[in-house]
Amino acid sequence: MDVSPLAQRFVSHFGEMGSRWGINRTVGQIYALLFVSPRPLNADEITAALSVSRSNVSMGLKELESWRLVRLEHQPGDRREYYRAPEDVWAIFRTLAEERRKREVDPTLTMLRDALLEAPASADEAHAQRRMREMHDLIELVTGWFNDVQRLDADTLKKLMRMGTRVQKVLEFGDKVRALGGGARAVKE
Amino acid sequence: MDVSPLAQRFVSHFGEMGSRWGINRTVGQIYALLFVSPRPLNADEITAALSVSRSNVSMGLKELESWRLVRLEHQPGDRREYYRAPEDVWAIFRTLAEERRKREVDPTLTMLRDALLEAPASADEAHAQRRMREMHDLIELVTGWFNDVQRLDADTLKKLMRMGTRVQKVLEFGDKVRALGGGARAVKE
DNA sequence: GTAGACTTTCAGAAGTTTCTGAACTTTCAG
DNA sequence: CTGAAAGTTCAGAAACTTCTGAAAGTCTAC
Repeated sequence: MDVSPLAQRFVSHFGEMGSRWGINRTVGQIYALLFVSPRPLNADEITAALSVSRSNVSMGLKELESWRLVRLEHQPGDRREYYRAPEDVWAIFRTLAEERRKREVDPTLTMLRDALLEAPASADEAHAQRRMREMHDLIELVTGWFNDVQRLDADTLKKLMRMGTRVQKVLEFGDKVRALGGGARAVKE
Repeated sequence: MDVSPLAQRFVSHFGEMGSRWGINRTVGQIYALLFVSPRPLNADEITAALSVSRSNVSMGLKELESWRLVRLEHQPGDRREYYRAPEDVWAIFRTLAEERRKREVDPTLTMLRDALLEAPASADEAHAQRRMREMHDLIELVTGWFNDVQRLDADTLKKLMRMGTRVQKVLEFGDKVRALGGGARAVKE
């Protein structure tokens, strides 16, 4: 299994960044490899391309499956399992955001909500609760925005991409949608 | 140094979540403790509250300073250094988002831009480059939105908070601002 | 039903990160 | 100046994570 120099750099970078993103080196590399690969790969091809152990690849693929970042396929007349990264980068982003929210944000929101239900036992606890409420409300606001952005469909997204990135322009876009008689919705439910 | 049971749970939770967020247990706990504390704390108080070594606290505070998540203060007639977490949760969120972008996103954008400048040496490289461009464009779009959201000032934010969280409502908000003769800007530069 | 191709599991080795205690530096009151 | 209080650094211990090779498990074509 040979990997082109360009793909190799991409794969190495994902390996190195992995630890900063909370995934391990091998998992990052497997994902990067599948992402740029023009066809699905089986575990042995990945093993050869990355020079890591077969078992390590098996565990890495399991982890990527749990994140729903790879899809399993079968080729006719071959019973090995082939993996590919979904094509649609926007869908990938949504999956990633959703999984991270589940793992990194939701437990904290639950903890904060529980803590806010209790009657404060002292002035210090009352102060702590006020701070926790501020944090809680901000997290809810930001995750709410994220939820909404996630719901944008691919078409709307493409328009936004053509348009540039400024929020100001997103606001103008809201006008346009409404002017075209589309109601008040730029968000697809 | 005694910590109320409520604050204790908050502190423990931040310690446990720390690893998922890419900070270590002690750093998470120190930050949580300062966040709910009604007054700034010195390193010895933190050491006592968390039952960790003095040197660990010193290193943790250094790390929080590098993230710009704590502020150093002095009390008159006391030469110890007192730390506090900034009050404004929105400012905290911005700091955090900016630092994470610098560490977790910018290096990848740079790598992608470099890779996209090269002439593809094969059909597979051309495919890899197309994939990288999709990733690059999406990251630029999303970080661009983030940048803009970050620029919202505290007042605008409060209004948005009162208003709820739907993007749809943010779009309507764009109208309102303009109807009030404020030009096309809901974003403070 | 079984041989062999493919995949998973797992104990421990290797590698990495975190934490501590002791030594060191800095600061400032007297 | 001096010395005690405050803060930092760092080498190695402890804890944790990742990775491997060997063994076990599963599936399917014959």
